[in-house]
Amino acid sequence: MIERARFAPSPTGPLHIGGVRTALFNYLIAKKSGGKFILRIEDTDSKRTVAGAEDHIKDSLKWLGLNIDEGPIKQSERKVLYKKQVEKLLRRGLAYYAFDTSAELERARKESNGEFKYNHETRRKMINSFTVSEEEARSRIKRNGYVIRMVVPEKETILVNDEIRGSLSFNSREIEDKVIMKSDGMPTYHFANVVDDHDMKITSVVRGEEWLSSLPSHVTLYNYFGWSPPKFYHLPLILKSTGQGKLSKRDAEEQGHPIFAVQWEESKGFKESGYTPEGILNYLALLGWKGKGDDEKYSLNDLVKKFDSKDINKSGARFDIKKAVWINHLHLRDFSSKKILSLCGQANTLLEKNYSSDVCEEIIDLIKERLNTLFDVEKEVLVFVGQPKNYDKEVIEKITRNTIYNVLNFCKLNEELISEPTLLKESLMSFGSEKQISFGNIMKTLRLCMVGSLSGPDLFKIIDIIGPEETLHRIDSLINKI
RNA sequence: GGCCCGUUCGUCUAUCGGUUAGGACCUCAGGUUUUCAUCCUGGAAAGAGGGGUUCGAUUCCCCUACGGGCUACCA
Repeated sequence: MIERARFAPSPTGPLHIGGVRTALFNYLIAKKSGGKFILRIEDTDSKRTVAGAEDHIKDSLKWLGLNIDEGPIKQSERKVLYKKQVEKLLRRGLAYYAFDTSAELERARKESNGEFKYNHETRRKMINSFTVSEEEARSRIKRNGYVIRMVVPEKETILVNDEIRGSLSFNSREIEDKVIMKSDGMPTYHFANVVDDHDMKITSVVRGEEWLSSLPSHVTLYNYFGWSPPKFYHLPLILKSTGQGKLSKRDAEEQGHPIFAVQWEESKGFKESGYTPEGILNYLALLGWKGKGDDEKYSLNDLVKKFDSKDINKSGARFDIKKAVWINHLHLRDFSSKKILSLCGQANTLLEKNYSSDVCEEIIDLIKERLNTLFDVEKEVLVFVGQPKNYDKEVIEKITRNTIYNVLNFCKLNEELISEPTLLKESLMSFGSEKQISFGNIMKTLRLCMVGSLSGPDLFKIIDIIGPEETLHRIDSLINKI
């Protein structure tokens, strides 16, 4: 079956990682079947619409490579459609006008200790087109102070199906006569959602688990219209890494990791924090889905191929930034050097100033396996573009100044060796045994001299790349400093 | 409170009645490496509790506990 799946966020704020995963799963279900991935903006609440949120959503999807095939379709531009459909329900007595003010509703809730439900029992006691005269209803409608509610059947078991959890049943007495049209003439989520999904010929509705409890209302609406409902997938929520509840911006900040795909206001996104779309998407897919076998590294294309909605998990999963970093590392490691260079403007500029493009790529090859995020590129590249800014004092003390001096001096005196790293290595070994200096200390000295600390890629490769002149320069610098 | 969903190592998960309960992240110990990282080997680490059903339950059913969601003229 060729699927049409939509990602339908509401532009009430930036797109966070939970939304990204919903988008991803929609994308996968659509693409797996060779179908369409559609974006719909659910902006039925003008009060809550946030400027820039829609762009943030689009920018995020673009960066992630979750390209939309249709849309965005905006609900705020489809009032005519909703009006037409609600009138059908009104005519058939499946929806009705309700005139209760919010104060009255609030009182009803308070008096019943929060138990109040607007349903087949209470609707007879409220102010609506069932309880007021036709004339009064007409005049109230004229004055515009009304909402439209859907009629929920009295005593029925409403059976719904969720592709992830199977068949679920609800007693209709538990379900409210939900407002489907607000007094401002806009539909509520529940109504617009059903009407649009049908109108847009959506075959799979993939959304967060928070919508599971309103599924019976939606299914009732489908039944009223005589439309066959799409398949529903209610994805488990992404939980905070420690403690209780779902992942929020605050938790992310506390744990020191991003929560948005791309930057929103002051808050840096995964993009700005050195993560790759491949890594993020891969990690998110794993948070709630598991492929056959032990594979954990997937590109978007791999996911499209391997994804099977039957393997979506039921329970919420904690967000684990360490694993996300690990997955990101897996992808970075396999990127081509060209790609890494193109992703790291700053590092690229630094390298280009000093080296030919071939050597630039060689350098990236050398550091590739050391990368967790793209930020690391800049850090690792520094060794090749300038001498150490400072030297690890502890290391100096450990090796002793005397040894350092001896080793460096030997190199200086044999400077012709520096252009031949393999020869340099050999003569340093014999020099070491002659002077009773361990080869370990010799290497530490040289590394300290070239890098400033005891880390980094292969020393002789560094020397080879930066060349004899720079090497000597660094030797002199350290000699002067101790 | 009510309704709905869920529950396997610290975390993400595999297991479709019979397994030494597997993998990955994390962590620890070794090894490789001139160092760090990578890589390799190994260790520690789990079926929420109680009842059933069954020759046999992590797996099926029930109860409890715990976690999550919903309970707006918000989505």
